[in-house]
Amino acid sequence: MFLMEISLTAPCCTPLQAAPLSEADADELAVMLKALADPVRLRLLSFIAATKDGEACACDLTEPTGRSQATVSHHLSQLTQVGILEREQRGKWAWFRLDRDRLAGICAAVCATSAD
Amino acid sequence: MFLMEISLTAPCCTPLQAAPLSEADADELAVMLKALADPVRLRLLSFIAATKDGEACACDLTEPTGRSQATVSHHLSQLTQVGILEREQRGKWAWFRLDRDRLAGICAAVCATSAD
DNA sequence: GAAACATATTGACATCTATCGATACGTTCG
DNA sequence: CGAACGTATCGATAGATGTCAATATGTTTC
Repeated sequence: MFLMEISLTAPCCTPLQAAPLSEADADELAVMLKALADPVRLRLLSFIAATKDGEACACDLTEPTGRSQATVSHHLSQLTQVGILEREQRGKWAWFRLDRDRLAGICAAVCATSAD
Repeated sequence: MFLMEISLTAPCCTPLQAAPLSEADADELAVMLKALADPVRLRLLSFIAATKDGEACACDLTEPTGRSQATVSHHLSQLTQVGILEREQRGKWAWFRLDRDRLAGICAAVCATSAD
């Protein structure tokens, strides 16, 4: 056991363990988790997180995943759409960084109990 | 911001944000997240978590989800297979309860950073 | 404006997944 | 043992998803 600081300033979803989820809340949380639930997308997030400045250019993300440029672009788009990644255009390059608050919000929705 | 206690005694997966995930680690974590990433399964977990004793009989889980008995059984089986639910047979009834440590382990894998 | 380059979109395809009806399995109780 | 009942499995099907080659879009530079 240890103490871990989690930002809940912007919880993305209704907590799973606080009370029975409505269908709408369950749909919303499932969309977030679906975006996370793919090995290639997890590795993309991991690669970006491990970066010196916490951001990475799309041009550097194709090779490490071993997928085509089209596939990587598709995955980055999915993560961006649900707000887990933030996209910034710099010249002809697309840069991505994690929204850690959004990630923490998803975790909080899964783990937070009614005791909180 | 607030402080939240999380058990990491049994981390289920390699942390996403600590270092670049290997393909195997990404596959493993994706399996866990895929199990979570479905509205019906989230509602099942939520329903069980909201229960007085933290457990529920399969017989009480069909109606609230609006799915067939076969479908609910399939979802419960998936959650049990990855260790998010624990199954116990009592007479002819099957009882389920959350493994909160397992859930916390998944959250930790998603949110824990290299700073931890 | 044209060429070069980075990224996104399209179209196609194979695979996976949620779902259900039907049926099999396992337990309890006459 | 046999009937009743709860749960799991099977077979089938519709829809979602990951993938890539090809092409389109958008930006920079000459």
